[in-house]
Amino acid sequence: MSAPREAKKRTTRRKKDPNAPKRALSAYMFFANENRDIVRAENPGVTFGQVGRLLGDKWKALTDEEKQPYEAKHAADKKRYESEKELYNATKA
DNA sequence: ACTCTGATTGTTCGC
DNA sequence: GCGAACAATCAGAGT
Repeated sequence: MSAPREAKKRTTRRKKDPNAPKRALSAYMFFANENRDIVRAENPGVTFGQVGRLLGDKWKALTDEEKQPYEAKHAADKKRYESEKELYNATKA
């Protein structure tokens, strides 16, 4: 536990920081980017309800090796975020 | 010092 | 256009 996102109305949050250093995308984001093509291609007709859940299920189905390409993407994106962070504390200060 | 929560990221789909 | 499940995540804030 640590993040009980049960009824946490999380949707299009808002920025509270001065320059809002938006975080980096998650591995899931990259994964979804490629999966949306595959999953939907393999499951023609499945709506967000199905694909969405199926996607997450498959996501974990992958192993660290599978996630590697996605994690790598996230790592690259994270660096991008670092730039924001830098400018953030640089501007905010 | 340690912990936690909040904020954020992108997809799909329908209305 | 937005909201909502799906998952990750990271950093700052609070205790």
